[in-house]
Amino acid sequence: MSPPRRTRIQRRNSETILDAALEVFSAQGFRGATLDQIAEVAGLSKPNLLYYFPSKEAIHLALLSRLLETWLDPLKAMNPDGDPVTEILLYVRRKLELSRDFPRESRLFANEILQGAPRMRRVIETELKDLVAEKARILTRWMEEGRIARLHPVHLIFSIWAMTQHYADFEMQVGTVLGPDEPDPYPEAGLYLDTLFRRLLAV
Amino acid sequence: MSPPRRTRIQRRNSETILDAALEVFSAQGFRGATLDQIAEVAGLSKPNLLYYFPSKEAIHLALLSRLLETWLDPLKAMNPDGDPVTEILLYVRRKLELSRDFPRESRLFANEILQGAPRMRRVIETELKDLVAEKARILTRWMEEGRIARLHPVHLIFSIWAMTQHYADFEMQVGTVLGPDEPDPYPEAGLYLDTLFRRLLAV
DNA sequence: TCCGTTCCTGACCGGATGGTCAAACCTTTG
DNA sequence: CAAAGGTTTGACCATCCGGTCAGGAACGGA
Repeated sequence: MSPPRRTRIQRRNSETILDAALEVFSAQGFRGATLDQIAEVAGLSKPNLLYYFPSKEAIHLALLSRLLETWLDPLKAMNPDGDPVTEILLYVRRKLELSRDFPRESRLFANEILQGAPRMRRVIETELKDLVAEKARILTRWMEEGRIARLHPVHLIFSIWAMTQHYADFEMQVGTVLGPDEPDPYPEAGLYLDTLFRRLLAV
Repeated sequence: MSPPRRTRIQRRNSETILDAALEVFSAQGFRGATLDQIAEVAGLSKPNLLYYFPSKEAIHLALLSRLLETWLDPLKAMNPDGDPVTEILLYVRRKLELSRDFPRESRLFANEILQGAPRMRRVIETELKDLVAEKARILTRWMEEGRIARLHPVHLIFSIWAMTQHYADFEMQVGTVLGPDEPDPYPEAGLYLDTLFRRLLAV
């Protein structure tokens, strides 16, 4: 999407801007974010932002397009020839790591979907849908072979998404409810989800 | 929170405004929504909105405060003296019905939490936290009595929230991925979640 | 019917916000 | 070192948006 940056300065500043924009967009949503906020976080002036990106929209778009790869990778990595339970648990673990390591990206995505995905419809209707269909077929085959329990494959994927993203998207709620004694919920969440899906998938 | 409406017109218009505001806030977030949009959906003029509510903020607040009750009710209804599995499955079902029947409320809540709950911190830190703590104790007791499987009680609650709210908050994604063949995902989701939690909780 | 109250609106205001631009500044290169 | 090209910014603009206000319309009780 975004053209390759030629000079060192261009690469560095584009990166700085995208990082600052991620910070602000993920916390405030597209309309809630202002160029002034992004500029301040980036430590640059507003006109300078618009020297590197033609508009606020373009910054947002650049973030979304680089996001999708990262987001779909773990599902793509699910190996049809591996051990079903191992593969699925690995997917859950990877997805949870994504929530832990890239919560801002997760919230950016959540914001976008919540608002009807005005800027991602296309990609969701094509890439995401096709990928899920492909992986659902694999899950169905595993079920027919009696290697995991019979379940609705797509809802199975939904439940993985829901539970893993919950820890990033509702971080504030999770943190508050667990209290300050448990500052990092991820180890416990990993154990919990592991147990959950093991029991769910057992034949 | 909002003062009781005296006349018939006041009741009717306040209701119309809150419904329109719910529509717009849940789809656009607080900052993304404009009074003009709300006014148009409500079929009223902008100054008329501000005749009934002192500010945009006040409309949003009125929505949030009426929301919380509805939102906590199902968890409150979990009966300590009932059959554990039945009670938990009932909670899951009620929460899923909430997503199906009040998706806009769900998204309003999601928007709020996503952005760090700037207007709900207090309530989450007190009411919600206390309620979860209380219900977690009940779950723990059930586990110690060997009536359901041993799990982290709070993460169990998180997983219920995550999976049920997913269908409302990510409605667009769910609808797209399932395709137009399956216009109403809720019956299937109900079956899936029922199975999931039965297997998870079985001792 | 008349009158006080409630309800409604067009016109307007001030501040925020996305975006522009000319000019200054800096870096690189011949 | 000087020109060329790349980078940065202060000042500015048009629009949007939350909110105000004076006055008019509709309502309801007597």
